[in-house]
Amino acid sequence: MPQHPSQKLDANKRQRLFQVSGAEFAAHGFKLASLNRIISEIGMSKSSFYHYFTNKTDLFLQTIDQAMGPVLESHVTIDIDALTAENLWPSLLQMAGELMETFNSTPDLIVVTRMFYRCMDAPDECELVAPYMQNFTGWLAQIIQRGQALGKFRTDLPESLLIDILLAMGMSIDRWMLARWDDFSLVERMNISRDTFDLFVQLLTPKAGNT
Amino acid sequence: MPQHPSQKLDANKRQRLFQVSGAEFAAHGFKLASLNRIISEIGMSKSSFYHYFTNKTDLFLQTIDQAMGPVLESHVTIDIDALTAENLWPSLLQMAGELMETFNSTPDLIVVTRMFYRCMDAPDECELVAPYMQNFTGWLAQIIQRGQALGKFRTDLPESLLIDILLAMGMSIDRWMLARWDDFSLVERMNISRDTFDLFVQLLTPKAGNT
DNA sequence: GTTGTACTGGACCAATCGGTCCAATGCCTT
DNA sequence: AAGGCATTGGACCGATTGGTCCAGTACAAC
Repeated sequence: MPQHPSQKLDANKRQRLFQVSGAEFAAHGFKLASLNRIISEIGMSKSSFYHYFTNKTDLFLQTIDQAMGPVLESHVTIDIDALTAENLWPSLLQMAGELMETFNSTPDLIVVTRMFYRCMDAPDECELVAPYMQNFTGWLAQIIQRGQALGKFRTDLPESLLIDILLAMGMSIDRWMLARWDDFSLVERMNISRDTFDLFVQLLTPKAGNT
Repeated sequence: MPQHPSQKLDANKRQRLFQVSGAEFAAHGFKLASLNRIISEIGMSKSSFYHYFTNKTDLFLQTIDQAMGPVLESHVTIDIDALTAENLWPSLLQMAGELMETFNSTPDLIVVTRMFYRCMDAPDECELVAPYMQNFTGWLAQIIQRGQALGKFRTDLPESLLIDILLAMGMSIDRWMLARWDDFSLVERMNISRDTFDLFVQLLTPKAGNT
């Protein structure tokens, strides 16, 4: 498979570029992010940039890929068919912990995630991240169906509504966390992660009265 | 108090302007919203526009004010100090119903609300809506504190996080509901409304194990 | 009819945007 | 030394942005 032209860039310069572009995209969204600002900040000329990237979109996608690589392999490992009523919640809890560790060890991810959320509710820009997003919601639907089949998840709400609420809750928690990331120690982050995980348990567990 | 110059506009044209500008701002955010697009869509010339508005920001704020007027009077009527452990949830339930009615009867509000959420995470734009937002979240915080003082709301999560989650949940439910409005009968709507209100009860009620 | 005021059409402005193009580098190979 | 190729600086492009300016028009008051 042919590697991206930007691989030829000096490693340091490449890393710096993605760092700056990630920050710019996260701060302003895709359209309002200024390519001129990015390249001038790292002292790169227009022609140099367009030697390594085909356009602004290319840079955006490369910025995502470069940071998302590690995480895509780590958390998809969960085997949905192997989930049982006993190990469902423990498995999800463990996965959440691993996800948190991944975020802790690769700070680029935080910036990219901010970027992601930023672009998601912008109709003009969401098509750029839509494929990633659909991938995730599809996976989430599978988990929900499995949990319902095992009798551990509520079934009184429409699935699409449940997904929307879960996403909204997760996103708001993530955003809250991301905005205060540097204010917290590792331990505090883990505590909050545990407390908020309980929120999902609470939301998904069927009410006692129902079947 | 001196009224805004735009009051002199023909009533129909004024309403149409705010309608179009609201949609534009909601769809693209403040900065990416195109003033040229707005005025050309309603067939207004630049000079005419600037005769009634000082600039783009002025139009934005007027668009908000025009739509927010009705709601500001309706739901603030609740008397926080009069809330007791017994009437807390019933009062909130009633208020939620009233709020829903207000939203349903003034569709402009939905657009403006989308505009709000859109601008909230955009560092470049949030200062425009920050005052309104703080007003609302401040009110919400009062309710939360009252509920906590009465022992009816959980106290184990940071207040700002709790507010963010409540807002996110409310928004996602609202959007889900509105997108499928015509698919549901009146009974189904009431059922969903009740079920989703339960979600808030569930989220806010302290866990049995804690104090 | 003349004057004053409210309003409008449209040319125009500087700034910024993403993107193109080409001549000039530097460097490696022969 | 010479040729070839990767890389670069920077002028330039068309489009779009929010905003300005002014000449003119419509209309009411006198």
